[in-house]
This record gives sequence, structure tokens and C-alpha cells, in this order.
Amino acid sequence: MTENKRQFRAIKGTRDILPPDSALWNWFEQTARNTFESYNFREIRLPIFEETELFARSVGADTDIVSKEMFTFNIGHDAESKEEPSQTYSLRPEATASVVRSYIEHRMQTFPGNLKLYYVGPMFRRERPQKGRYRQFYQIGAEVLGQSDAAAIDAEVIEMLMTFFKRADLTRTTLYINSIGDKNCRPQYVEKLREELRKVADRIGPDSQRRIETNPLRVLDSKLPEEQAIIGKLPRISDHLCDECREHFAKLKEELRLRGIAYEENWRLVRGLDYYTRTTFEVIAEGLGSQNAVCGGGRYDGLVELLGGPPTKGIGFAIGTDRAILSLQESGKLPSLPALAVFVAWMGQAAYLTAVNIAQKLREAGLAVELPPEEMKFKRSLALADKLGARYALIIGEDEVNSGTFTLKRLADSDQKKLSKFDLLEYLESERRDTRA
RNA sequence: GUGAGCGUAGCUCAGCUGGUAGAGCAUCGGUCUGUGGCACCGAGGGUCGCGGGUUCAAACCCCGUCGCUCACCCCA
Repeated sequence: MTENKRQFRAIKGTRDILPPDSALWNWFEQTARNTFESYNFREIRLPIFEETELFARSVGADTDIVSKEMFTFNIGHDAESKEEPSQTYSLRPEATASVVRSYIEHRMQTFPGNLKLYYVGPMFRRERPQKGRYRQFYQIGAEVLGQSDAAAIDAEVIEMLMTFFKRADLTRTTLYINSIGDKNCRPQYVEKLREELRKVADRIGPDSQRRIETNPLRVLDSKLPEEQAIIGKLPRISDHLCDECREHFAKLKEELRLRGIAYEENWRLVRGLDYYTRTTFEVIAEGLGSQNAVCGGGRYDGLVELLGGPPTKGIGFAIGTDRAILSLQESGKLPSLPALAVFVAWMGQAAYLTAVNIAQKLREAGLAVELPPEEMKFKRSLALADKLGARYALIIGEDEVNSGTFTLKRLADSDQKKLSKFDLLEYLESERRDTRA
């Protein structure tokens, strides 16, 4: 094998986010941060790997995510690392488990009020990649943990989410909500659903048949056209919620209405993670493939206890950044992001010193400046400025050096003027303020 | 894990019934020693994903393999 010629490439399901896309990503994530902080959420930064057991316990050992989609590795098995005990770790497939682990570890129940946290970062699932699905993908998520399970919390979380989408100009989305009951009423419903499904088992596909025993709720989620009529006649959880859950769901809808949040009830909306209770919600967007959910979330009142913490209520969501960005790009409604402001077109060694100095000044003033490291032919210099998308070319040659001025040329319309150093700084700074606002 | 489609230059693609590769764009340079976008000229860049088979001859046909894409499952 001649390994020296081998081309390395990003491994399956991972990808590079290159400029100018990276600017769009930063803007999107920054918009989320700004929105969330206006709701008094604060950022938590978490490890990207944890003990495998944490995910098994929280997400659910029988879920696809844990049973076959985690990147898991062992350390401490070889002699060299004998200081550390043998451990099995996994790259996080989602972040709620880590937030809850951190909540318990740092006794955050002693923090004042409801704890409102958000996170931004990569997640890892070993699935077959397709449109809008990657093995390393990115999520922006938020969680509220505390003693209260008031429907107003659910509503505020959803309002915040939809407000963010609006600010990011990710419109043409649909919010679906549902309640899947709690540990009192859901098991009864699931049993009833199972009974009904057994009666029609011969008329549904093998996947759905299998789920009758493993996870009857998932049958409701089936997309097979031939199963739709049958599914439509199955008992609905909304008719089988206990009084508390029914009231909570009614309250949520009332809260959403008074906040002006448009939603659609979707009795077939079930979520794949074991820890959800009561409120579940999902946002789908246009311009995506079959993976069209850009956000999923719900309430998880038993999770903190399940992981060994005090009785605590919780709710949260996770936005799929890759998909949201994809939808944004498909919509064509992209924001105009800061580009190169000034290209310094200098000629001759006499101008070089001036060029270096003014570049420093302009950068200090917050402008993006490109200073060619080597002398270029003037014509090529302007051509390059154009190709780099600069708004201005700052021309410094013999004339300018002799007269102590600068020639500023606006590339868009070729408008050109001679300015003193003071006027130049003044002019560009005010121009920057105007375009930023 | 399952299925389908596709792999020719950095990108988008052409290449007829098999005769050992081309265009546009992009990049770099020239026409053009202080004025970009245009035009013209030129250059670099490809073991046609890889391996095997059939054939006098394979980018093209056959088999295998790898990769990518989309879909299923499931999920953001």
C-alpha cells in the first residue's frame, strides 16, 4: 500500500462548514443566543462525551439512539492507562441528559427560581446520512428545570422558540403540539391502543406490527399511505388523559393563544425519547427532504429523579441547526452579512508603510481590511478587490504619499474621492454604523 | 441495518453503435507600469473512483469493490 498518496476526506456523515456559509451559521446561532437571553436563559457549556450509562438511563436503553446509534469507546483497557479505571464513554447523541446530569452534580435546585439554560453544539449519532441528517450534527437547545410544571413555562419555552425562528426569518414553519400523558394515564392508554392494534394487525405493515408489542405509540407516527385510514380510527390519547394531564394541556393551549402563538394539535405526535411526559411539540419547516423536523421538544418531569436527583420538573427542546440552515438557504431569504469593507491598494515601497499604518487604524475601528502582502500591479489590485467583494478600495500611491492624502474608491459605483486621514476614518466609521444598524 | 440512483478537471457537465479525453465557469498569467466588473490570448490542472474480466482496442460492455446521494428504519 502506498499510503503517501492517500487523500484524506471528512468521514461519513461529517462535513466542513466553509465560508461564506460559516458566517450564516454564526449569525443563526448568535440570533438564538440573543433571543434566549432576552427570555433570561443563560448558556451552559457541556462536555461532548459522557458515560454511556447516562444516555442509556435517560434516553432509554431500548431506543434506537442508544441501542445502535451511539459512538461508544472504551478507555483504561490497555496497560498504559492503568491509573484510570476501565470506562465506557459515548459521544453525546443529545444534550438533555448532560444538562440534567450537570443540574444534579452541581445541586442546581439550590439556585433561585426556575433554572433556564441553553446550549449550542455538536451531537453525534451513527445513522446513515441523508438530506438533513448527519452523524455529527448541530443543535441549539434550551431547558427549564425547577419545582414548577406550570403550563405557562411550556408556553414561554414554545413562544421563545417561535420568536427565535421569526427573528432568524425562518418562517413557513408549522408548530405541532400534543400531550402524551404522564405515568398515571399513559400506560393505560398504551395498553388500550395495543389491544386495538392487535385487532387490525393483519392489515398493517411489518414495521407497525412489530411496534404493537415494542412501542405502540410509534404506530401512530407511521407514514405508510395504506395505514392511514386504519390509524385514523385508533383511540386517541386526548380522550384518555387523566384529569391533571387534560387540564395541563388545556392550559397550555390557552397560554399559547394569549401569547399569539399559532399551533396545530397533532394527536399523532409522539416523541422517540423515553423521558417525555405530557407536553410534546415539534416544528417542521419547508425546503427539506423527508427529515423535515427542525425542532423537537417536550416535558420530562421524571428525568431528574430517574438520574438520581431530587424530584424536579423539566421541559426543553432541541433545534436541528443543520436543517434550519438548510431550510433558510432553500427559502433564499438570507441576511446580508458583514463583508470585506476595505481593500488597501498600495503601490511602491514608499506607500507600503502608510498602508500598514492605515490598515491598523481601520481594523481598530472595527472594519474588515485586506492588505496585500506583496506589491501588485495596480490593475490587478483593483480586480482582486472586486473579486473579494470589498466595498471600498483605498488607493495609496506616489501621489497620495506626496500629498499626505488617501484616495477612497467605492467599488459599487466607482465614486472616488481624496480624503485626509482624519476624514477617511470619520467617513468609514459612520458608514459602518449606518450599515450595521 | 435495508433499498435505489450516481461516480469524467476545483465546480457544472459533454464524450454517438467500444478506437486510450473536451467545453463552460473558476484559478494563474498576458494584451494593460495609477483605476475593477467587459473582451481577447495563453497556461496549469484528469492513472475517466478503484480492482479485475471481455476485446486487437474500454470513460463506454460485464463482475466486484469503495465513495457519494436520496429514501426506509429512526430522529434534530
